[in-house]
Amino acid sequence: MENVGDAKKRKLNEEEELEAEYGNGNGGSMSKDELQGLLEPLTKEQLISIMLNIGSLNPAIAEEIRDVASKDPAHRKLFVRGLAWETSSQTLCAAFEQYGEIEEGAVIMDKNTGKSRGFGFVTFKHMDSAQRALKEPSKTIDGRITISNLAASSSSPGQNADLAQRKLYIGGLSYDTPNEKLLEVFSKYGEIEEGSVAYDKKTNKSRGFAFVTFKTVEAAKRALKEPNKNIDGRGVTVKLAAEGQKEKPTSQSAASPKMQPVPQIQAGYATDYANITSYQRPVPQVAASAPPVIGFSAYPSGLTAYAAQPLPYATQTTYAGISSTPQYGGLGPVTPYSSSQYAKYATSLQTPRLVQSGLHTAAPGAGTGASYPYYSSSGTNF
DNA sequence: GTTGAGCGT
Repeated sequence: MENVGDAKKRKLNEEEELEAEYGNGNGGSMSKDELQGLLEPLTKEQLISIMLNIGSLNPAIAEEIRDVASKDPAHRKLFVRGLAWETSSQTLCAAFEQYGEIEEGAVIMDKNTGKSRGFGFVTFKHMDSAQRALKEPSKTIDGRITISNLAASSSSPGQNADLAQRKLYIGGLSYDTPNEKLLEVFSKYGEIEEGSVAYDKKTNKSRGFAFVTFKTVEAAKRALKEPNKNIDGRGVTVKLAAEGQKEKPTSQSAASPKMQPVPQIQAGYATDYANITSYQRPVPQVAASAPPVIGFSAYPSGLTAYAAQPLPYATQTTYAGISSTPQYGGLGPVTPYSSSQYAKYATSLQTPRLVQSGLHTAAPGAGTGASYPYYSSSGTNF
């Protein structure tokens, strides 16, 4: 982050190299207009494939992709629940900094009592850090099993329209089946958006049931095709979560005149998968070395236009000039896809460091000359 | 043994 200028120079140089390497020989490359004309009709998969290829070849471009993907804090901010009362912001950060550089981490305190409310937020500097963290969504911190998911899991409207078809209730679990096992078992049906065993708050023991929400209705249906499973020696039941909490458990009879046409197409990426009957994701060849995505691999929901949002916190963070360079302006809202592809570019950034965010909001002459660590506490004024 | 917990400054 510190060598923005260098990175840009490097980017330019490598662009020239790319041009030299891939030039078509008839003197100079295509004009932007021509390129745009070629790009516009491409499918998202095709564009992703191209970006994967050049991004994996060119670290500067990978960095650009990463910056664009990280622009919206919603993509890199985790909500962590189930915290022990005594877990502090520091402890919270300590548990998550293994995944990447943290911009802010805070345990939320009750304003009146000053006690922890049992949840917190961890905002990473980069989206791929959040993605890595989400691969281990249940962590034990201070002896408590905590659950993490993207904080902005409720962003695009209409996303919950088909929730009832995607959310499953898993009953009859062994008390010894951990969250990890649950996710492992069910991730084979498709990508899991959210899921966790229900733990007793006091005893920290499983309550013998769980919820799993898939990304797609199709995945949930695949899981429902095998409603009786054996996990850790227990006969486990899988059903739609909505079944058990409806007012009338009596199933739909002829009374209901119409089966509701379930809108299976989510805004954004799901469109392209809507017709796929067997579970598979189009993974370009360069992804071959990437580990399979298991468990939480939460896509940031929908195609939020990152530039169009007010982004109340973004004003405190310096993105100046790094992203959205004109030559890549056509990238638009990049759907961050399987970020494990470029996780390798992040490994050198994991040193905990002080963060500038919010620094300048402190009163200049306040006398608190010290830098502020990346953890914060809502119960403390600073 | 079978339907949780719940988002700030």
